[in-house]
Amino acid sequence: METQLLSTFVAVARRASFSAAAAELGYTQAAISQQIAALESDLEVQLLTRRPVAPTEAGARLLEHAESLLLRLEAARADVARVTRAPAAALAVGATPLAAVTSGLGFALARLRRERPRLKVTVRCADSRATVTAVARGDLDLGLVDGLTAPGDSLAPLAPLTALGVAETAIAAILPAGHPLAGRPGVSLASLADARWIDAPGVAAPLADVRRVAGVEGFRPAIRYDGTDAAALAALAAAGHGLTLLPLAAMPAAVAAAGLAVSSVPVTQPPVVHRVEVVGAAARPGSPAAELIRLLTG
Amino acid sequence: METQLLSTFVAVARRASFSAAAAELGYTQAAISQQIAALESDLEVQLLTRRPVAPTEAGARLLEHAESLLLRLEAARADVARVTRAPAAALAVGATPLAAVTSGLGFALARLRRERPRLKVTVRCADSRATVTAVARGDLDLGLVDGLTAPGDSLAPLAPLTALGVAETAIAAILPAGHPLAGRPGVSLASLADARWIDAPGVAAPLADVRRVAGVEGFRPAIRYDGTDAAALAALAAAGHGLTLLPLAAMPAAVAAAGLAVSSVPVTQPPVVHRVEVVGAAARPGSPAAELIRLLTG
DNA sequence: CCAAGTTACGAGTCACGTAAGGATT
DNA sequence: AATCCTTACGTGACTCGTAACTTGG
Repeated sequence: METQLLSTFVAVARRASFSAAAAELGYTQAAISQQIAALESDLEVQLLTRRPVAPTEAGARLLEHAESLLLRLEAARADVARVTRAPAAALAVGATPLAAVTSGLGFALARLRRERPRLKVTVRCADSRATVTAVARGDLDLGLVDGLTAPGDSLAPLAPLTALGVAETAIAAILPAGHPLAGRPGVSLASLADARWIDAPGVAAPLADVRRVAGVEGFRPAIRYDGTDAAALAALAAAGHGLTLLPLAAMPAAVAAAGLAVSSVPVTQPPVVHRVEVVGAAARPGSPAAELIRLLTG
Repeated sequence: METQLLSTFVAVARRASFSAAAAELGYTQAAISQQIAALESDLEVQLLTRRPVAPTEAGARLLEHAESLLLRLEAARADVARVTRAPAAALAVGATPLAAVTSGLGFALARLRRERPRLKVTVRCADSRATVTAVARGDLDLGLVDGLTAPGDSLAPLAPLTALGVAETAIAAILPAGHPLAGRPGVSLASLADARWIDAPGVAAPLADVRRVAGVEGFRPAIRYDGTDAAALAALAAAGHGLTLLPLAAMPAAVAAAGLAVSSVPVTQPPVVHRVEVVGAAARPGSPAAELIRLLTG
């Protein structure tokens, strides 16, 4: 099981296509086909169905491991590289859009720059996967990622990286102002399973995650929003294109931008929160990264 | 960075020899040399010093990642294999010698067999590394491993496997009956750094671990004991060959077997305990493995 | 001077690309 | 018919083993 094969397996599974993966990785389709065949013959199981291309039961198991394995491989390379490279007097932070808002990153960075005026700080906004990958590669010193969990539960643990909880806030369903549910004190997630939903993986939690925490099927996307802007998402919800979930802490800004035509109803069942975690490689005490972690969590 | 290369790197680092690793892996020395050279040129760092063969700073970093990476690779293979293979109505448990004694494994297994008389149980005794590897490979359903930590701390976390604390007991230094320290109510670990020690990696904690928890150098081996029997180790200590550390819970049996010619003094500084953890892949609720975990921890 | 790792070189294998073949929509 | 994956086959690169070379204790 060479890492090369695992890497193309992940690419194929993610794109659900041999040819798309080939284009992505710079191989021909035939090469991809051969690599998957080699992997399947090594493990003596079919890993992917063809037409449509989707992981089998065994493939799903492997995929879980492979993603974390490849992440750790990146981390190993970065860790080794850190030995030779001198520690830069700069701090690179990544964050998902909602994590940046609800973690108080802005305030923490302001205080950090007051304490260390000469420190160069760069912030990069991206989705959770890209942020974690960048941290693992060493491109970022720290990343703030978010997701939906039960209160107190951590997000899916990330093998080589340390993760610390930064904030947990209640979530709310965003509705048009005239919606029947508007004004209710709370709502159960399961009761919204059959509503029309906005699929907004760049901002809100992926609908698959919503299904997982709700424990029921449903939450079918009626429309997809590919941006990273919570206000734009709220505007779509206000216009009645579908529902979405946002942390209450992110609401004021989004509501204001949408012209107050929306209403938010806290989700009360099951107990679910929007959680933000800071992930990073082991940071030396006193380093800018360690300092920022202290400011974020303390 | 292919897994093949990482695997030979780990073998070379562990044996501290290219030729020994070659013999172990069934290659020629030249091939090993080429593989290490390829890895070093890929990462653009020297990973090993030659004569003597030892990890450099960068190599040590890579080694940490590589061992856990290869373990996880085994786990991935086992996980995929589990999908096809029908779940066996048997339970395979591994344990280190001291873990088996101090965890109450015998009692837990007795109760389990009373609850499920038809269940086939096999127990395998080996060192921590072998036990963890076997669990990762799926050869064992559960493993009991032990080590020295601060109270409440877990042992070094193992990426893909879940670990749960089972028992923590105080440790004691084992001395000949007439030793000046015999009869003292307690002793600090650091004060024993310059004594003669028995290196017994098959039973007691490796001396490197003792150094780590004591926080000082020393603890040089005067004699090596390669067996896995605590009583034999206690007998060596009684005969004055050197000191060793054993959990207090394992003492009665060992002392009785050695004919009472030994004395044990609890280690009081720093706060250190002998901790036993049960490790396993995710077990379905109601499975024999889950049941045994409940009996061990509950 | 011997043990142990490196380098050179030839041979076999392996993985890729091209191209043709089949299956599914 | 078009798309997409698979199979066949030739070529090039890679990796291994043999053997000569080098270096350090």
